[in-house]
Amino acid sequence: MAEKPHKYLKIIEYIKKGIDYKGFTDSIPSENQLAEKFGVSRMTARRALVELALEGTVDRIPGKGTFVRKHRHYTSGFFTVRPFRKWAEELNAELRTEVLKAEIGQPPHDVALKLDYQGETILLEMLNYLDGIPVRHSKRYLRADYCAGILWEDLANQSVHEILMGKYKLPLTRISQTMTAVGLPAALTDLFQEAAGYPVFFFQRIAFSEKIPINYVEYTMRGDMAFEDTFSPRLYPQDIAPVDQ
Amino acid sequence: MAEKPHKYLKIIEYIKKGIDYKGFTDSIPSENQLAEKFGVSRMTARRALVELALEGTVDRIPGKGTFVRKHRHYTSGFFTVRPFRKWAEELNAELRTEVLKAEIGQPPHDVALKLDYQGETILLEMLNYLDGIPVRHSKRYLRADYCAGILWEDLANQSVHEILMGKYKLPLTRISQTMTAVGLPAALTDLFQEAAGYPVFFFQRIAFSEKIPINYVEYTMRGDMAFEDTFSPRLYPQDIAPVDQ
DNA sequence: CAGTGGTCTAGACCACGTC
DNA sequence: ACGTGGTCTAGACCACTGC
Repeated sequence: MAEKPHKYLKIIEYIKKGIDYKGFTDSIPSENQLAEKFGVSRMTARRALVELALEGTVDRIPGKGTFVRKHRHYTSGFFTVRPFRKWAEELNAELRTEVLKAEIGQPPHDVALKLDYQGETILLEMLNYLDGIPVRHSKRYLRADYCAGILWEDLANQSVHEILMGKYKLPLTRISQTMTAVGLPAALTDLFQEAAGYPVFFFQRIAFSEKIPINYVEYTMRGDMAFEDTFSPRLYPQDIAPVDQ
Repeated sequence: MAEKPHKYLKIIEYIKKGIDYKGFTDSIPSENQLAEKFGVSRMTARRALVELALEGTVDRIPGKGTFVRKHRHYTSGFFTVRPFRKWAEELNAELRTEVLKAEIGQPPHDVALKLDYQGETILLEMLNYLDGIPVRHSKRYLRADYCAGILWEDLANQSVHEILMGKYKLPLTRISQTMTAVGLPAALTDLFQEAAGYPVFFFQRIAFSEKIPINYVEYTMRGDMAFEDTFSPRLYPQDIAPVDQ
């Protein structure tokens, strides 16, 4: 009846306990040290460390070593935010995008702060419909010095993300965002055709390209548009990857 | 001047093009076939397929093969849902948990359906406070045949998750959940001390242990509790792919 | 320079699904 | 019986950071 758990799992378990019980507070044994300690090949020890890095438990730095992440992500779940177009496809819904504003000018103070930038910005305001129902409103500020030409693009039929990636070679390397639930503000009641106070999601997102904040967006989205996700806390064999392209 | 990109990246590129140009519409060459075609070892071909599976581009099924995913996960972001206790720690807030109900009985019909189970369930109703403010209400049904003893545990000071994992050896292997934004229902106005209609998050979550659904929870959480996340859309310890050109 | 992680090889055994 | 993916071995070379 002897269990025969995989060796790399035993190593992962060992390291996690070492972290929890403060055995390792910063550095973690190297691949070679683990391989010797557990009597396994280096590839197997490596596998354990790679999985821990994928989980976010650990950081690996070539030439230096493997280190405990201070801000562990004890994720007990997550919700993915997909590009609107892909979402519409999954729901088999007809997507329409209306461009309400597309202009250049000085951004409000708070936006300038968030972008850490004093110059002019492109303001894009749009409304997305699914099957004729207004579902998401977005108000977006883009650094004009990077992509002013976006004003001449066909904004109704391509995502801003795609345009930035494709024509302006601005890959989004980091995203920082918050989400709250709020009541629909009075300014948007006409667009959504709902009463003020109707429950909606409110997102604020800053997107970075190579550490430079390029894009600040505020999304307001109907609260009855459910986010659904299924995932397994085991990562290697399958599932999930916060990747875009 | 010869470029020397990694071999597994070439294989990934090959497969992605095969998918885009409809060369592969369903099945993808096996590890052995790829290894031979590219003149690499099986481990290298495998690496390519594993990464594609991690990305969500492909599904791998032991004993069968590797297949193109129809439902590609074009993630443009995500929000993690952390255990409440960890969240409180990050916010440096004092956590208090009040147990409102802890009893055994027949579950409502819709819950029995979601758990795919006809027997008795444990009903746990709790309210979590952060710094004295009621922030999250939970109503949870657990299969009594797996963990009836949980009624005698100290529910106010341990998470249900921890108890299931620790004492009942029920690791949660999968989670399926939805999130919406709704107005606070009248039944909860007293607990939250807010008017009906106050914007809140509403979560419905089913947690599985080894493919058996054992836990159904409904969370209602104040909408002003922001979810924050920062992430970089690159996954495997290897940076940006030198996109086409 | 020795140590680290990143890639790669050419074998091996296993559990599983298909025929 | 055969092919598939999952795990594992005992070597190897490289690029990088530290001293």
